[in-house]
Amino acid sequence: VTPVLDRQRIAEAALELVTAEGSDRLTMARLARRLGVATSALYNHIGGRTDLTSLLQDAVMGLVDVSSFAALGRGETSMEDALAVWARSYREVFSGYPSLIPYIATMPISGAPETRQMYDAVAAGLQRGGVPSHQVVPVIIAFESFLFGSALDVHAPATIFTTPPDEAGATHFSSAVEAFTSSVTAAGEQGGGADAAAGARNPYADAPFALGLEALIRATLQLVP
Amino acid sequence: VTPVLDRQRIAEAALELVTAEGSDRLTMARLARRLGVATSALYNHIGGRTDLTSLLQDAVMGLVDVSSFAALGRGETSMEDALAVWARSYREVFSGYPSLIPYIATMPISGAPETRQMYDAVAAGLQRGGVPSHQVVPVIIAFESFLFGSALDVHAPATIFTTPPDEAGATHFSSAVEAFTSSVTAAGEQGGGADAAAGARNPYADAPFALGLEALIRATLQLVP
DNA sequence: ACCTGAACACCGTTCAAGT
DNA sequence: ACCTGAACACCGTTCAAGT
Repeated sequence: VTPVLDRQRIAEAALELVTAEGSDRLTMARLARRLGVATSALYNHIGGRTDLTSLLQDAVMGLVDVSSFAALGRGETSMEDALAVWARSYREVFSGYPSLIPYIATMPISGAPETRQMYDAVAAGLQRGGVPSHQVVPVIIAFESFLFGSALDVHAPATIFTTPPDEAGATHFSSAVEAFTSSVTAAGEQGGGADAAAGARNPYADAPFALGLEALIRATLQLVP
Repeated sequence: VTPVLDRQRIAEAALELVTAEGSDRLTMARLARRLGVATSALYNHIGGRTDLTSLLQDAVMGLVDVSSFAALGRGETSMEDALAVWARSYREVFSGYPSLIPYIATMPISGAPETRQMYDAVAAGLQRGGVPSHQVVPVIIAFESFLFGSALDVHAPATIFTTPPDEAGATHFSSAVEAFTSSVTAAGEQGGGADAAAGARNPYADAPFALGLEALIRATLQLVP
């Protein structure tokens, strides 16, 4: 008689399920089972799969660390450091939910409080840093585009680069791959310790991310007069 | 008696279907119908949906314009211009196939001749431009990450920004949005002509793309000693 | 108001049966 | 070798029926 279902509980269960079993196993039936309820009961509270995705998206966005911009507001850090902390957290969070990314990049902000809150924190930080107001949104979108792609790249298999070199017609790329991978393993070995390597995380994703992030931060700094 | 099906024909039909009806309507059943064949017949030539996606991905990658790197090889253009032409083409092509992007970013290159060919052209160009060999792959991946995200952003609805301002707690972002959108429409109007506006293309995606592309190109140029 | 259970139109994939 | 047709285990969504 007392209702057990509401949007809040559904969003929580969806986040749990997708965290535990992976983003592609989020299904109406599985979600309902986890909530101990019939599948059709979900439709009393959410509009459908799209609505569920947008609910989940906002929940995930709430995990992104924007505290560095508050610190910037208090004069405790620089804009470049604030951007770097935020961007790394953003990539880290969404690399855990790759299948959400196409939806996020294409979904309106209205009705997503956590998302709106994040954008506001970043916008405040850029404004305080001296970025001209008409450039604030383009900077955010440019960062986001890069961060989405980088989050996807975290899940790229390392075997992308360990292809057999006997395939013809890719001599320049092959030699570039070899130069890159050997530089990565060299840098990795210098720690000397045993390899933890829990998840199947692509070890070749970090250098490209650092390079692109640096590029975007420098460009942003050059926008302030 | 003469077989009508092979991987080549299937790839062509998939590209046609996805171009005509959108990337999310690519389905085994629909593809089979278009080929005038039973659904199960497809499994004689392709391994399944994943295999089909990788076939399609390579076909789409073949549409990307890498001719600028050949021109660079002939000394007819600069590395920055070659990168810009390639990047714009890349975004343009994949903005037509947004649902492919998560797969592309996460799929091995081996067995994808067009893809391998594109990487080789870009790698050759970067090497010729003087980028240190161990940096070539990171540069390519950083560009790609940004290009994937930018291609997704092209399909973001313009209504992302036209949200009602009565929602509380986003004052910085709201004012930034207003400054940006008014600067875009001002720049757009100065052409004066009638608006062609065929597809539902997001008009606010171009400025962020230009900004990020410029940032990445400058960073790449700074890598050459 | 909220939930159940049955139904519908779809998925991808497998497999015996034909030729 | 290659295709058909039926079958299977799933999707998301709708809707009458219950309480």
